[in-house]
Amino acid sequence: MKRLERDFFIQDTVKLSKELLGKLIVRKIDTKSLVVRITETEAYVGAVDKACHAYGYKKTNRTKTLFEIGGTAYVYMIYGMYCCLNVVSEEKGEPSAVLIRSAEPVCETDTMAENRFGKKYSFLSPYQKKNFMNGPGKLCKALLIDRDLNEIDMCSSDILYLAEDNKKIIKEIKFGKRINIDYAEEAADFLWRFYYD
DNA sequence: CTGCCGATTTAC
DNA sequence: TAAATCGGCAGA
Repeated sequence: MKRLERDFFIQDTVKLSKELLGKLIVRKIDTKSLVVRITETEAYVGAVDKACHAYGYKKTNRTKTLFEIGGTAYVYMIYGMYCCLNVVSEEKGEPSAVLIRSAEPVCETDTMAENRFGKKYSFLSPYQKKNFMNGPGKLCKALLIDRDLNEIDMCSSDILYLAEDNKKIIKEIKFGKRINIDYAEEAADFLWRFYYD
């Protein structure tokens, strides 16, 4: 499994959002490697995007991670109870990132099911399987990703990184408006959400 | 220090 | 359709 290197992340954020589709997230816990395939992403660009936490280069204790070099993990808590995983993009000083909105399990599926529902995958209801990792909060819960992993460098970390998937072929990338950012005025209409079936 | 609000999920 | 739940942020 070939790890994604620095130069892959130092590029235009919207372009990176599309290229991250089909890539693998590797999360090592103890001796286990949880692996999932990215199926949905969203781009957030601080320079021009009112939906981005670092809009207008706003730098606070939370958003400082977005200013890091591409390949850094940006993990933040939302609604007081869920975490979201982002991949920081572009050069250091340019606050932008790609939100990982959903994924599909590749291996260690039982471990992820335990993390989410406290039972093995085969015991889940059809509804639970269908909606297993189709949301940023669900994804983080299944992979045990919390704010302790914020600011980790995924180009050098052994517990959280991204990798190539040579088998996966995506026929068609679909796109649309980003989810739950109605407050972001004109940016709410940016077509910066990408996914495939 | 106070008060509001959110890149969500789940249950009713 | 609404509750859960709390850190981040702005304004006083």
